[in-house]
Formats: sequence, structure tokens, C-alpha cells
Amino acid sequence: MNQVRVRFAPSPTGFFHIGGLRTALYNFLFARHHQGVFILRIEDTDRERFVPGATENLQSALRWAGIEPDEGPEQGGPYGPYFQSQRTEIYQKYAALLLQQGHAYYAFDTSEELEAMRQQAKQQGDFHAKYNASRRMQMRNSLTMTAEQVNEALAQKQPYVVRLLVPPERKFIVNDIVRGSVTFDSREVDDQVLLKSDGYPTYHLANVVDDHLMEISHVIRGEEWLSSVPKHLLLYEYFAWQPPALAHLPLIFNPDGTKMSKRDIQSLDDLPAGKVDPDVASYIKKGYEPAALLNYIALLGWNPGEGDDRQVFTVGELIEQFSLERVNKSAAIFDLKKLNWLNKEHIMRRSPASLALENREAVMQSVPVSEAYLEQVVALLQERLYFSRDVLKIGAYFFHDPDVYDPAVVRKRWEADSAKIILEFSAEISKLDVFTSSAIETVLRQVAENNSVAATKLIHPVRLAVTGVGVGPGLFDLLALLGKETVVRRLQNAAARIPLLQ
RNA sequence: GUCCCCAUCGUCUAGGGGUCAGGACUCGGGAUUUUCGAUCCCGUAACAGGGGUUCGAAUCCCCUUGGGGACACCA
Repeated sequence: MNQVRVRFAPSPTGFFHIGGLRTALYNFLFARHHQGVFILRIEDTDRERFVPGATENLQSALRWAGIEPDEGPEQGGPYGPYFQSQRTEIYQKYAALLLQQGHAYYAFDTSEELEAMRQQAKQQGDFHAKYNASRRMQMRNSLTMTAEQVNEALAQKQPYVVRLLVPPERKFIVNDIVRGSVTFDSREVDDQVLLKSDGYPTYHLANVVDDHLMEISHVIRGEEWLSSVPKHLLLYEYFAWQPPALAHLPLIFNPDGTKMSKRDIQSLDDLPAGKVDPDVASYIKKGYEPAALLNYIALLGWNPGEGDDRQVFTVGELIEQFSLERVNKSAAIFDLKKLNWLNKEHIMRRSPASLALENREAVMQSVPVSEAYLEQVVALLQERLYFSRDVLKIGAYFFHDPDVYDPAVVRKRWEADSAKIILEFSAEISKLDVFTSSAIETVLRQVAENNSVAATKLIHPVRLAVTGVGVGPGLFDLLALLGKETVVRRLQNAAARIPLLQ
């Protein structure tokens, strides 16, 4: 295989869709797997739908995901510019070439005329009329006008588009890496507009020209493009260019089988039944691990195959395993539950140091603690974290004395003699020289025994007294980390305050 | 409507003529633990339907049904 060069070619017309991220990921994985080049090309040829900031949003999301292009608007490259809006002369040149060779023609039809044609066809039962062999000779174009008329129209600066001349009676056989062989009839393809009246190219022209000029070896994109492949094939043929290999990816849907849409989604915490948020930014904001999201969407339409039951993959492992041949044909449904599970799996595999670093700012803002202390806190909390930045949220008591005691836990765990035993325990641990987990445990069990109660009768009230909540890491580790002074203080406070709550 | 694509547990999927149809998430149960979490066991749950082909079909073929995509001077 020659050098692999692939591109992710989004149009900056709104938010960054999760399906787009997967397309980018597959392109990236494929490129890395083959030591190829991953290119970002911005397809901003529709200036009516252009959304300012969309490109930047896209690039920052790719950066977050760690799937940065080798060539693109930011990193440059020998095939630039990578904004199609900056390449209009190129497309015009190729459109002119097609015109010259008779593979394309001028069309002067106004949108009203086009609309009238479609309306009329509709009345005749033709729902989606095509501008093609069966109708082009009834329209106002350089096929029906004389050369003089055309030149005159051009001289008068009448708006025109350039259309692709699709031959009648042609079969197009598309060989797709994921779908196999798919056949289309030219009757089904219309004389696609190649150059719009504003001088900008349509997707089809720009795409084919750029893929060729940028020496793209494999086009990996969403299934929605499959049916326009015949037009592209025709263009390659007219230009006498070798078309790239094609791989059309299955779509991703909501749990209810509908298209993922941003419309009715407020937030990830408040999803309507059956819906899922398609906006990559929402997942970034929520605090998902990039590795987890990538891992999850990689598995939506791809798997490593027989004999490999792994679910958790690092990006490196994905690169190693990925192949287009193992991409599925059928659409997948996005399941937040599995993403959440993977997120936890990836968090558990991280180093406490990196998690500490990520929580550092928020924690320090709340209370200054040593790096070492923070890292020990993280070590205790790590496997209880659902999101990497939740340290302060689920472990506030490592940084502050509790100011409230969970009423449900008070009700369940606090008994009439709890205060008395807790004070006794407090007095006993005060005497400890080495405040280690095991020393504390020994003392606690001794105190329990002295009072003829099970250790749990002491363990739960102590946890409540020290943390204010009923859940958390192993009690003795927690107390040891907090330190004698803090623990004794909290026990005494709680012994005085909790009985008043009952 | 026309053309094209797709179809294995609720979800992601493995398997592609002979399998007890496997794994993962979820859910349920149990073990462990001082709680939560983690971990370990166990369990519920699928070849859309109908016809062929074949000794034998989830697997190959056809039809039906269902879902999806495309049918713009949007990508």
C-alpha cells in the first residue's frame, strides 16, 4: 500500500457531533495504524450555514481527544490551504476543465424555475424530480441554448451554476471496504450542481478535487455519503483520476432509534427518555475521560474480533488493533451506561498523581493542602470516582470538618450510647503514638469489646462523626490519613452535636 | 414515492453451514468488606417472519416486515 493519507473533513456549521468525533477517530486510528497521515480539512463552502467559532470548537475538541491532525489549518502542510473557502480558484479551474471537455454545462435556471419544475413533476407523481437526462433538455442551460445565447447570458452576468453531465444508462459499481459492492443506476443520480452561483463549489466537486490534490488514499466517512458516491466516481472518471478507497461508516442513533439531535437536549444530567446528547462539548464539560469516550465510540461499530474480549482499550491499543475490515455495517445505538462504566474503568487505571494534578486547583482553592496529602486522598477515593474531577465533591471531609451529618445515616447508625462510646474511643486514640490504620483498628476493636458491642456499633458512628456521611473508603485508612488531631476534634464535636439532632 | 443500506440478548457485539449461539454493559441474586466502591461467583435475556438450497441454516438465496440513509445552488 502506498502511503496512507486520510482526512477528516467536517463543515463548521454548528456543534461537533459525536458521530463526527467517531469518524475523526477512525480516520486517526487508521492513519496511525499504517504510519500514515491524518489531515483536517475544513469544508466551509456553504457561507450561509457557516457558524463563527465552529472551527475553533472542533479543533479544541480534537485536541482534548488527543486526535490532532498532522496537516490542517493549525499545523499547515504541503497541501494547503486546508480551508476550502480559500481554494475557490482551484475548484473553478477544474469546473472550467469539465465545461471545456463537455462533462459539465452551464445552467441558468432560477430557483423559481427549479421549484416550478419540481412542483410540476410532483403533480405527475414524481416526488423528487431530478435534474437529469429526462429533464435537462426542458431547462435553461447550455445544452438547450445556442452558443450565442450562452455567451450573451454570461456577458450579461446572469447568475449560473455549473452542472455535472450525468450520462444516461450507466451502472456505477461502488466498492466499499465496509459495505462491499453496491450498484447504482445513473437514472438515480441527478446533474449535480458543481459550482454554485456564488462561485463556491458544492461538496461534491470540492471533495473530489481536494481528495485528489491532497493525495487522499482512503475516504472514511459517514454512511450518509454512500449514495453520492456515483457522482464522485463520475468526476474521478472525467478527470482521469484514480479514486481513493472508500469506507462508509454506520450511523449512531439515540436509544429510541431516532437520530441524535441537539434540539431537545438540555444537559447530560437531564436527558429526555430515549435521547442522548450528540454534542461532544457536553461530554467534555461533564468531565468524561477523553480515553473513555474514544474507547466507547470506537466500539460503536468496530471490535477487535474473535478471541479478543477486551472492552477497555487505550488509544495506543486501538491504534494497534484497528482495521476497516472489522467495521460493522449496521447502525449502533449510543448507550450512556456503558460509557459511564468505561469512564470508571479508565479512571481506575490512571495514576493517583495525574488525578491529583487534575483536582489540585479546585482543592487548593478550597483549602491549601500538601501535594502528598492530596495524592493520598486520591488514592483512597480513586475507585469511587465517577468523574476524575470529583475528588472534592465526594471527599469534602478530607479537607473540612463536616458541618452537617446525613440525617438518614444518623437515624440508621446512631444509637443512644454512641456518643459515650465514641468519646471513649476518642480518648483511647489520643494516647496513640503512631496513628496508623492498624493501630487505630486495634484500639477500636478493643473499645468495642470493652463495651460488649460489635465493632460495627462503633465503626458506623465513627464514620458518621468524622465524615458526616455514611459511605467512603475504609474507615481506618481514612482516619489515619486525617490524622489524630483532626479525628479527635471531629469525634468530640460530633458526640456533642449529633445527640441534639435526634 | 424512488434508489441504496441494514437486521444475533434491552444495548454494544463474537460467531458466518454441524457451537449447550460466546463476551461486555445494564438488571437480578450471592460471596467478600465496617459503609460505598472495587473484586469474585451465579442468573435473566437474542439469531425479525416466511419460503427455499442442504443430510444439516443464525450462517447461503429469495420474499415480507421493520429500521435507516439519499433524493438541495447543505455538508
